[in-house]
Amino acid sequence: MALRYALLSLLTGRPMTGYDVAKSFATSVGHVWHAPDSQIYPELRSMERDGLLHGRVVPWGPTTTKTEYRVTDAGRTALRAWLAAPKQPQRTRSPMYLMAAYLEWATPEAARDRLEEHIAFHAEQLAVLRRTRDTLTDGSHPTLAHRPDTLEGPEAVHATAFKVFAYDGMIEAAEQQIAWARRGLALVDSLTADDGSWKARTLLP
Amino acid sequence: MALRYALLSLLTGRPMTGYDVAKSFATSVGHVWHAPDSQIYPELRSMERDGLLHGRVVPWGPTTTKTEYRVTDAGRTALRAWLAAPKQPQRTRSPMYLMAAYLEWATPEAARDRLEEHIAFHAEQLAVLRRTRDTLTDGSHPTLAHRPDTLEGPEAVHATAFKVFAYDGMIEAAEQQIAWARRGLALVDSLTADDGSWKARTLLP
DNA sequence: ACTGTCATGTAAAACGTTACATGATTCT
DNA sequence: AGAATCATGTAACGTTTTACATGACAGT
Repeated sequence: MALRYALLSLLTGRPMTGYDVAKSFATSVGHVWHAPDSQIYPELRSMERDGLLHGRVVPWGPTTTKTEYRVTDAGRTALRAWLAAPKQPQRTRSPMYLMAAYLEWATPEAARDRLEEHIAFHAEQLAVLRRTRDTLTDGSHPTLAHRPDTLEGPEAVHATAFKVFAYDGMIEAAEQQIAWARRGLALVDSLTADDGSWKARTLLP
Repeated sequence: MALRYALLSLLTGRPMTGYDVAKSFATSVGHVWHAPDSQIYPELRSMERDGLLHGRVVPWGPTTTKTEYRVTDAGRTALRAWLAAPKQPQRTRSPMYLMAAYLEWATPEAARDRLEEHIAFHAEQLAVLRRTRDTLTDGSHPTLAHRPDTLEGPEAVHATAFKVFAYDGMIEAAEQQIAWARRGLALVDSLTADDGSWKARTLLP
């Protein structure tokens, strides 16, 4: 369901072919709602069937065509309705917290590996998010920069402000995850320092 | 996949019937990995088929029976293997960040509603998490308190330490979400204060 | 001619949600 | 006798993942 609104949001910027959508998805909305290409093409079609998009067939090369999708009025209405509707919040479902809560079953080495993995992932995320956040504020963001309708005036200010807001939230969340996992490493150290009981336990059946 | 390990983790504490599992799930592992009862019963069966659990049929009342599941050695091995295996991290998929990034399409009122909803949800989560965290440290947690094998010694210390660690992470994350959403409310206020352009825009087709 | 980009998916499986469904037992 | 708890699911549907699959066009 949310994928649909992610695509709608992206296409409000400018009309695009499925390929364009799939590509720019990865460097924009994809940061908040991941989806592989194989999900995007079928969803665009289904959105066209539902009248949210209008697909115009454009010749591409001598023999082939491509489809350029544009958001319809119904599409814009649907996006607004989605934003106006109360959301039932998503319940937690985090493999990392699950692991963390039962790390006493892992060997100290495995526990450290999982925590370091977590740190590495979020550190990389953080780099991407910070870079993207900067392209938003300096106006060089590839997707936002192609929105002729919203480059000037309050619309542009608002659109950018909310994107920066969203990225800031994700950046903070990533920083928090890293800080938390570091404390986890310290905890593992403190539990292995004093005695060999942990290691010994993990060798039992 | 993770549901399986959530159940395994829970059942390492003590053998339980499906009903017991479903009930204590909600107040323990369910905080990190949500699952409805209707998913739990079938999964327990499938885990028994795979040899991770052993189900013992116990008479219950004069005519009926119940099944008590106990983790097998293979189950404990599977749990350890899961904790030792590298995890490919889950990509972001957050309706809230998606909405936040495109809030310029909502009316200011809708934007405020979504943000307040977010705050309310995480505030409630926070209360539950803090309460549960406290029952862990004072030893009154209903599920942990029933683990005869691990009530004393380093096992108990380790098991509790990691659970507290996991809850602390979730508590911080919830606090961060609330602080972030509050900044969002301030942003909405600042963007509506100066001119009427936002409101006007949302009335267009 | 070759390489990289553009273009577009399908098929099967796994996972998760929602709604529905039933009956025994124990406690008051 | 009635209420709350214990016990256990199924069926249908929707979403997401994974793996596979193909070919035209544009630039060097």
